[in-house]
Amino acid sequence: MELGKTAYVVLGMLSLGKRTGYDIKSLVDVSTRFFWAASYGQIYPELKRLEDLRLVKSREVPQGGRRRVEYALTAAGRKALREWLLSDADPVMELRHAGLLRFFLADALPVEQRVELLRNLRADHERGVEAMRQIEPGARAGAEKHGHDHPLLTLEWGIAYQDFVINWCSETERRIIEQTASGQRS
Amino acid sequence: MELGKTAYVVLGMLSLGKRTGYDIKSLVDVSTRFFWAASYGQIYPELKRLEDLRLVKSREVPQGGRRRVEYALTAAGRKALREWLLSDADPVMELRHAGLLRFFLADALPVEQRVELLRNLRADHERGVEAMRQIEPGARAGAEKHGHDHPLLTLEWGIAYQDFVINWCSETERRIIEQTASGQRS
DNA sequence: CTGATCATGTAATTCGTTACATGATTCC
DNA sequence: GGAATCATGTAACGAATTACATGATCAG
Repeated sequence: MELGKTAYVVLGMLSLGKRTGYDIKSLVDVSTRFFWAASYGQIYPELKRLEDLRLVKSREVPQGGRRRVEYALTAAGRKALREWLLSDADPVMELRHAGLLRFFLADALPVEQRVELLRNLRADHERGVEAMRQIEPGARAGAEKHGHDHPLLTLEWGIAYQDFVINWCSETERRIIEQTASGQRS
Repeated sequence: MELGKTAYVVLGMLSLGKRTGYDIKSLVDVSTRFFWAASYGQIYPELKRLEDLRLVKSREVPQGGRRRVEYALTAAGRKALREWLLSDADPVMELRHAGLLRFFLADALPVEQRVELLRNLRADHERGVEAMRQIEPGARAGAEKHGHDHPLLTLEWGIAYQDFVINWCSETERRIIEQTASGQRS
């Protein structure tokens, strides 16, 4: 793979019918953000790089006096996307979770505070699932109108993931409290 | 927060009794790696920075003719770690998952290939859970010998997470196939 | 008319990985 | 003797965020 993942995010969003850098960023923020983020600082330069590679082509389509650049996939771009989808390139699955890192290191704290950490962790994920549920109707509409099932399926993955962590927190809190009650540790 | 997360990884590993940069890296690789990685390129410079801040102190303890530097937390270091554990600093919970990104963008592919993507995804996580299960005995021993329960608890989180994804893949594969059988899409 | 949204971009900085360089010790 | 492991670091590079800068349009 010579193209970065961000390139495929951009290519992919264009394949879903998005047109401007702004559009792409907006869609990323309510979809792939949960498992692959991208900022303007990546998207705009990436669009130019992809155009140099002839994987996309741009067209200036001002809206009134406002500058506006629409992008579209070229045949080569569509091919590059398809090939990446089918390739078995490195399975990047990084998780960066400060809450878990905290919990990992929390042995030094007294039980009450360790339990508090778990409650905070659960609260974070409850906020997370709430945010995703708000997006859900939009994704469902997209699935029904344009036949794009996968954005909805991955959103459901996200919701199920948050639920998993929420349940794990509750469960673990219970275990820690029980263990303490039976007189094991501070 | 003025210290990066990596600083707390280092501080935390020292609090668990690790001593050299090499030790820290080895432990990271079988523990926090799954939700917070760190490389030599971060660890060694970080140790020096932390010493400048007087959060750790170093001592040269050669082993034979081999150079070796042991680090230990200072009182200030212990305090900084404890404060961070209890702070409600930004809840970083990023996920970077190339497999999910692929799946998100896979609407353009025919069903068989979309199902293949899911199978690959499941295989990745099966490898992941396998790697974690190999580490489990060590973590369990650490819990029993040193009273460090949290490394084991977070490892169990990891295993449960992998299982969650594996089950989701199976479930989703079934749904996609059923939907196709009932004649919805290609 | 004002605030939200649409729209495009750059520069500085931070963060992190990878590759390299070096060498001793330990286990088989 | 040779491979694996212990051990310490740096340099170059790449990836990504944040802040900044600018300005038009649209909805109320």
